[in-house]
Order: sequence, then structure tokens, then C-alpha cells
Amino acid sequence: MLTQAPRGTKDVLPAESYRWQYLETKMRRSAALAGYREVRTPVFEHTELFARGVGDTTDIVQKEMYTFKDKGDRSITLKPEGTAGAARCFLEHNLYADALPSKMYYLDAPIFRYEAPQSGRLREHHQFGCECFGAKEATTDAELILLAFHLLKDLGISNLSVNINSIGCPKCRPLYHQALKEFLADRFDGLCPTCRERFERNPLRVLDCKEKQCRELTKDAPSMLNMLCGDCAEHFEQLQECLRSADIPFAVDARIVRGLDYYTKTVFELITRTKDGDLTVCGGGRYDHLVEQLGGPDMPAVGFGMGLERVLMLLDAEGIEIPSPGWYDAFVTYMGDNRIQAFRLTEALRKEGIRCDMDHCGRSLKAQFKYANKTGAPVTATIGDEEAAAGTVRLKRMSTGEEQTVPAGRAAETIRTMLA
RNA sequence: GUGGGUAUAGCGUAGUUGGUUAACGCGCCAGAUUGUGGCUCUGGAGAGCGUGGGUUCGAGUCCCACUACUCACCCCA
Repeated sequence: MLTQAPRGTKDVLPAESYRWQYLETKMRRSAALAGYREVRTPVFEHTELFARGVGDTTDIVQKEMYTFKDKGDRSITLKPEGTAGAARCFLEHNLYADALPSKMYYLDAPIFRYEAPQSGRLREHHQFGCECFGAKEATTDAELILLAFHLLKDLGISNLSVNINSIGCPKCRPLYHQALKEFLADRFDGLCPTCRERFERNPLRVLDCKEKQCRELTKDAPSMLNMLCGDCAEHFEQLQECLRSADIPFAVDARIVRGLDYYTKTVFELITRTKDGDLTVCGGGRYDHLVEQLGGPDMPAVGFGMGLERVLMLLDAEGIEIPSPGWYDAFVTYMGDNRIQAFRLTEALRKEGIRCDMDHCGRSLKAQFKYANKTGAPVTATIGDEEAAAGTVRLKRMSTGEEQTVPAGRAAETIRTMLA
């Protein structure tokens, strides 16, 4: 269908775009408070970037990317996540040669994943994300978690839980993998069919299974947290210390496993409880080896991504109203042959910074007022023959109906006082 | 990718066991004596019933396929 947006995409209509703008404003402010500055990277990148960065065994890379050949026979992919592009940008422009850490955020960045759309899940969605390159201390991980937490809190979202975990580093994780596999191998026959498949591909995922039988079997499974190397253990301990000092509620959830290969040490999720179950609004973690893996220097980094559509969805679910800026400050109505006078008044008001409009459909005065009322304009400015002859304008406060006549030259000024 | 549900004007719905020009609410437009909104009243425009086949004298109502939307699984923001 020509008149239908592609599956999994959504239009943001003029009547609701202010909600997005509201979020954007809040997000920019939060980021700026912690020293994050905006970065804008392309919507598409070389496919290779994601294959190497995100990991070519991940679901995202294996089956969810929008990949195509451009006319120069290059394999191009629409961003399936935000971090890889930021890392590439950081590297390409040698930002590591500047003062570190290098902190950046992206906003409203379109993210594409070919998945079956459903509640809270689109093929094109938008993220706000923060990335910090060049800092290895857990204070960074903590500041990012706090940034996301306070932002959501500030927006009015309750039921927020912060879950953290550490998935170790290339030094200790293989050991854990092995231990877990050995543990699972002994119980393989008792696992559900999906978990038997997961056993090879991603054994960590088995710990997250919802099947009763699997939960029982994995109750005493070894925990990554007990097998962290000294460095990772200390880092994780420091992170918790930071979070405790910030006095925010958080839980260590050893089952958090992120679907992207680049994560090391810290991984975290901000989850909210809705009537239809839990919804992750924000996810992130540390990726100390991504930059190096892309051919850059050894460079620790942390970041998170937050789905705007999901945030908006939660605000709806909780009945949180976003203040509307309104449409017009004033509406110009006119009678008879005073169209040009009305046009000039409208333009004059706009020059004074008053958001206004006039009738463009040749409607009757009555209809013009109806329209003004519908748009929610708080003030109307009317020009009829009398006003035109006297060089005045008739102003009306729509909420009370009170009217006054003022010289045309003072219209803007008077309207401003009426709005105050 | 797999399974379930749905598909009638801009939106939300009604359409009895298949039978004349498809109904209602909201919204939209226009009026209710001369220069004015929000309430009320009146009138009007707007769909041929997701698409394509089939059954039938006749289908929005039955059958098939396709598509879209939606929910769940998987995975994720």
C-alpha cells in the first residue's frame, strides 16, 4: 500500500511532536550536566563495522540488520545500535588524542532492526545514548547509570529498578563459560528444547530461561560474580560503592546478559514494571575492548542506550501528561474586505514574536472564531470595517470573553500582557 | 522465523439465521435575521465494508489465499 508506512515504523504527527521535543530538552540537559556533548553520526555505516563491533554471532548481526549494496557495490547497513558508530567516529577523528575522557551523546538517533513488531518494539526506533571513551574507573559507569536513572525519575516514571551485573573480561569470562558449560552438560537432558540450543550458542542465556525445569536445574549454577578476576571484582565492588553513595536503589542481577558481544565488566538495565510485564527502557554497559577491536588504541569505554518510544510509552502508561506549548498565542479574525489588513496584522504580530495565524479558507467570522477556539488560541484579534477605519484592533480574551479595542500599533504589546 | 486474534467513513463502533439506495457516536463543513467561539438544535459531505479469488439468483455477512495491524515466543530499546 502506497499510503501506508512500512511495517514497524511510526509517524510522529504534528499534534504530538511536542512530546518528543519535551524529552529531547530533558535529555540534552541531563547529558550536559554530566559533561556529555552531542555527536551526530550517519544513519548508515559499513556493514563490516557492526559485524566486527557488535559481533557476528549476535542475533542483531545475524538476522536483524537492514543491509544492502549501494551503487558502488559497498555493503551498507542501517545502524542497528548506537555504540559502534560512536566508536568509529571517536576513532576516525582521533578524539583519543584530545583530553580524555571523551564524552558524547546522541539524541533521536534512528535505530533499525528487522524484527517482528509488537508492543514496544519497532523496526525503526529512536535512541538517546551516552558514550564515554577513555575512562576506566567505575565512577564513570556509575555516573551513566545515575544520569539515566535521574532522567527517567525526573520525567515522572516510577517503578524504576536498576539492575547491574558484571560479565567479566576476556581474562576471566572464558573460565566462567567453561565452568558453566560443564555444569550444564551434566544436566543437559533436563533442559527445555530452546535451552539445549542455547547451550552451544550462548550458554549464559540458559540462566535467563523462564521454564520452571530450567530454573530448578540452574539454581545452583556457578555465578560469574564468583569467578571474576581481581580487576573485575574490584571494579564491580567500586561501582556498587558509588551507587550506594548516591542513594539509589539497585539490585545485582546475575542473569543480565546483553545481546552484544562487545560488553565487558559492567552491564546494566533500567526496567520498569508495567501491567503487561517488565519493560527495559535503558540498557548499557562497559566495552573496554571495542575501540581496540576496531583497530584503535587500547581504550576503555562505557555507555548506554535509551529507547525514546519506550519512554513515551511508559509516560502514557503512567498517565503522565507532558505540558503542551499550545499552538497559537493569538488568532486574527477579520470581516468583509479586510483580508489584507488582517494579513498585515498577522505578519506584524509574528515580527513581534507572537505565534499567530489568520483564516486562509475564506470562512465567515463565526467560523473563524470557531476555528480559533479549536486551536486553543488564548486571544483573538479582530479587524472589521470600524477597526480598519480607526486604525484599531479588537482584542478578545477567549477564556473570559472580555474584549477591548486598542490602536493597531499597540496590539502586540497588549496581547503579550494578556498572555502573561 | 513460529503461533493466536483482528481488518466496516478521519477516529470509535453496529450491522440479526447471507436479501432492497450499509447504521450510530465523535470529528469535519454549513446554518439557527444583521460583526464573534466554547452549550444546544438543524442540515450536509464522507465508506461500498483490507486485497484478490470462489460459493450463491444474491455476501459486510460463508470458503480459500494474500496483505496489514496486533499479541505471545525469540531477542531487545
